[in-house]
Amino acid sequence: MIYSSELLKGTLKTIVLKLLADNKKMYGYEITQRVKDLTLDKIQITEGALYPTLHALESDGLVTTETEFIGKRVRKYYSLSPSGKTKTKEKVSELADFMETMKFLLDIKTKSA
Amino acid sequence: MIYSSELLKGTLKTIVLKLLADNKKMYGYEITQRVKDLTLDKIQITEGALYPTLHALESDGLVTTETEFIGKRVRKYYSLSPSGKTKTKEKVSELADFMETMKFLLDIKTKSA
DNA sequence: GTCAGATACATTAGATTCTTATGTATCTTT
DNA sequence: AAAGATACATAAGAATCTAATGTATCTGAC
Repeated sequence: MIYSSELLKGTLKTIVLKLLADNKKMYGYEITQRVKDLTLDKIQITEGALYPTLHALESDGLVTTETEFIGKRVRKYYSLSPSGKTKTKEKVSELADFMETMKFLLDIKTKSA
Repeated sequence: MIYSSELLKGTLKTIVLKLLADNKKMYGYEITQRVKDLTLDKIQITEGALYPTLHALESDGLVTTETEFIGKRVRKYYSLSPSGKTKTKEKVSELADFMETMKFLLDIKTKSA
């Protein structure tokens, strides 16, 4: 099962930031595969969504980039800047809060951890 | 604190359906106020988002409407159709599943109920 | 009695954020 | 040699929201 696409809206930026916070540096394609793996194919990030998001994070100063060559092929690594680290905490905690509110609204019972 | 607006995207339809499932019939303005109350002002549904959503639910056959007059003022009540009830269960459970996945992805610890 | 604020509907322009399609090029495996 | 994976990117269009605007009625305070 893949979630209906509108659910992902608004969460992509937060997912990317969190992955970068946990992994120091990652490149675009790697991010798509990591999310696919971690979510057992339930969340598939498309390239048309990811690359513009990464570029936006960069132009907002939240990430920095370094280019590497693997053979003749370019690979562009992204890392969090200091402001990106701060922003990540904000976004993750906002999303956590939002999900608590939604759970209450929708009367969803949490699986006991 | 009000959540950044992109978070609500994709969840509005589910919220509306769930409220109708719990309350038999509600009118638009009432829905905005109920959500505001239930979420302690954290989620504010704007009318520009709500009314088109309600109209879409209606044209999809998920809700039916009845108009009442309160004095001279119109009030339009919405109720779930049978297919709307089915759809509500689907959407709520999809959102619950999605939130579990996101919690795992973002490594968010659940508040112990 | 009048005026502000709440109630109640609705639409529209514009912003944001995605999907789908397309393009380019390289590497790997059969 | 060809298919599929790796790796970047952009662009048209869809979907879904915000903010603004419009209309009209009701209520409570002064």
